[in-house]
Amino acid sequence: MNPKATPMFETRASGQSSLSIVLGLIHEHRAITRSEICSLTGLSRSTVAKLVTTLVDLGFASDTGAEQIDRVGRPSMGVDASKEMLAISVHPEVDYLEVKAVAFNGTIVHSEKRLYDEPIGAYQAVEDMVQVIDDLIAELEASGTSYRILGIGVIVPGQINSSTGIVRQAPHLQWSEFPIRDLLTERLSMPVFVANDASLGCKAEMAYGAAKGATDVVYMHGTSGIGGGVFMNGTELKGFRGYAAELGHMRISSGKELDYSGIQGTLEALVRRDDLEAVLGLKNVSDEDLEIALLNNRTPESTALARRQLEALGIATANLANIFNPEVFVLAGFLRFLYRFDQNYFHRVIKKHAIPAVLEGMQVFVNELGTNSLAIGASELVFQEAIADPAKHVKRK
Amino acid sequence: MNPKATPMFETRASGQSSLSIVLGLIHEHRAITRSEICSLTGLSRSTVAKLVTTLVDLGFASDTGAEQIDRVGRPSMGVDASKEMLAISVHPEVDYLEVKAVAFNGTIVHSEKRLYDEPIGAYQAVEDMVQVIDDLIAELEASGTSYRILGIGVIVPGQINSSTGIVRQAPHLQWSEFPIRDLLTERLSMPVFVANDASLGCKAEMAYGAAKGATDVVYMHGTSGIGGGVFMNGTELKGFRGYAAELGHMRISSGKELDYSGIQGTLEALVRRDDLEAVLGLKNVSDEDLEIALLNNRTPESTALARRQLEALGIATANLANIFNPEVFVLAGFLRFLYRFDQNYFHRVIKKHAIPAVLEGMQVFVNELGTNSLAIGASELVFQEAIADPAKHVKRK
DNA sequence: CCCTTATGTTTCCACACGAAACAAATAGAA
DNA sequence: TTCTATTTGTTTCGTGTGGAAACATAAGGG
Repeated sequence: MNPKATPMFETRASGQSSLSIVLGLIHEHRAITRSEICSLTGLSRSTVAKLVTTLVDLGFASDTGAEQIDRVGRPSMGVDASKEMLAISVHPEVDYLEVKAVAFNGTIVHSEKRLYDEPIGAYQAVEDMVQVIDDLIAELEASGTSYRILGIGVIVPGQINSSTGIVRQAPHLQWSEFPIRDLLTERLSMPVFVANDASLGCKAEMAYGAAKGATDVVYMHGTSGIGGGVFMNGTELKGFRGYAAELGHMRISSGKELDYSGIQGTLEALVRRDDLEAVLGLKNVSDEDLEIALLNNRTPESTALARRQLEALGIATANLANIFNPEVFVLAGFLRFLYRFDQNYFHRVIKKHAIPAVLEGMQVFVNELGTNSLAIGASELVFQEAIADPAKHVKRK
Repeated sequence: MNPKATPMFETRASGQSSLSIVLGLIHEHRAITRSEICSLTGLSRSTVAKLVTTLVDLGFASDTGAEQIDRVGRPSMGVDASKEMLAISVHPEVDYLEVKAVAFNGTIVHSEKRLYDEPIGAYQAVEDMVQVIDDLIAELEASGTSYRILGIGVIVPGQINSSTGIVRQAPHLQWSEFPIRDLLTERLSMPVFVANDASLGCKAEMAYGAAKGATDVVYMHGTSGIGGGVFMNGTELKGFRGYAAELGHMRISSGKELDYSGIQGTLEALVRRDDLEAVLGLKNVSDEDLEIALLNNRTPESTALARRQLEALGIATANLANIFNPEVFVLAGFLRFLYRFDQNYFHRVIKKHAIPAVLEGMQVFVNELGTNSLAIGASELVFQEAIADPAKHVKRK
């Protein structure tokens, strides 16, 4: 029909090239031998040799000597993921801005936190990000180490349209309709990726944490509200415009409690961190302190509240189990210790509300990754892009 | 590590081969010209020529003469999808068994329905399927036409583990833990695929019906219970064991109404076809008759009930919108006319319970495909497999 | 010091796809 | 009619990706 129609498919490098697959393995394992690559990918030794050579030339990996192992046969040569290729994670929050530099081999090579007394506007936040990153670059230059920054990953506590890079709504930051990706790209002239915090937490837990190896994962993160991340069959659930996985707004009760968006009977309206604080006589405490208080000072009131919240969380989990049939369910943030408060009760609630088939083999875990979880998720955003097309990126700085 | 580990990736024909892509286009368009294939895929004319030739050799397509069009330039040659490559759909229901033969170009070349007075056991159903299919093959042989059966697609009203081909639970048929795929494969020595009815309805509506062209679709089908199908980013949501998208069991109310699985406050417990029949003084009527009665004989009681059901359906839809952010929402079965009873009210309920962002651009449709919808979905199961690896299938009978 | 085993290395080959040149088939203009 | 511009089919040749096979190398064990 239309002679100049845009092709619907990628045909040239159809699907993942072998180069991408091998680079992905190197990134995932941090250190791996050539022969492991052969057996994991099914590629021939000759092909692996060529691919590894080009990846070393591109600077993504470095050849190491032969591995020392007690086995018959010629020892296989090792390959290490580069510690000079970097991704920078940027995390604006209500009272701080955190910037970290993550190497391709997963190590955190730099970390910086700027605290704020009062909420900062979106444009000012961008200014601060640029300044912190420029300082970081200057520092790297000065240190004399060879490095290359592949891109920026921004962690936003709110709804993101990941394809346009616009922050739709970040209630706690009080940002809305803010085109953060384009602004940062322009100021920094680097690839910038933006994603929701829960989505990145889920990505990190799947890569290196509680959900390692799983492909079908539902993740719920309780901070003030409840955010969610869902990966099905290894790929993220994004939906039409990228707003999928708003799990906190799921309605599970006909009650009249309102959540932060003014919607009735939702999970977020029934499971509230500040209610837990209140029943324990606390206010604005850290997760660590709240956890200790909740688990150690059990009063009849706190137990009743925690039970009510656990029931709501259990119903939501059962719903999500019916809908997604996940392999792993990860609870993070304050849901982590709400779950630990009485996990047997939680499992009983799930069993009551889910159809038995979907619970077979389903596992519930709390998050394993600590403070660097989001930064690692954000770095994955950058690295996965580089892995998808390794040749696009230049040799080195 | 393990020297004989199975490769994690397909490297040889990594991703979709161009042959698959072209074959998919031919199947989707039924008739297409070589030059359209070029512009849709971005492949070169020389490559397309080669690919089409091999597909014609394999019997999937046939060359037609030049197209008659009023345009400058040499007219492009047409390619037709084969009408001799067949998929057979098999649909066991409570009171009938329906078998259809669908050609690769989408035409229904054969259709047969066997009625039952009383529910038939699972093993007897398999016997009947085999018999009907054997008769069909005999008939095809006798008619002297050249044909080739690529496989069988079984439509099951219940939970399926699509990877093992076991019917987990089909409450209306009263089947459970029934390995229908293996039994049929053994008896018929053909590839057999099994899927849930709602999933197939969704697949068909996406390919040729209300959701054509959409990639993020949620489909709800109301028969006695409520079944669901979800496609995100063009691929079906299956979950870990294949039981995902059990949308009817989503809990949306704290009420005590029980659904068919004995779970409280679920969508299926609140939106019931038999309640609609009862309020209209009907029993066991067809969808057509129930639709006419509901829409034309509006009484205060029927209006109140329909409103209550529409509210529940609207809340469920809003939940699903928050979770999936779909592009298209398709309502089928009795939900189709429940929606039509008062679609403005339905949309008001959705607006009340969903966050605004996810409703942007979301469209609600009723199913467009009629009686052949499930058969076409089942044929897609077979055809997509053949499209993924065209070379695996022999030339012809 | 062989033998076995597992790996790296090199050479050559198969396959998929594209670019370019040429041939063929149309509409419209001269 | 004849010529030109345009679009598509066809053929030839080149390129890039990956594999098979033969050979070289580095271990452990008798």
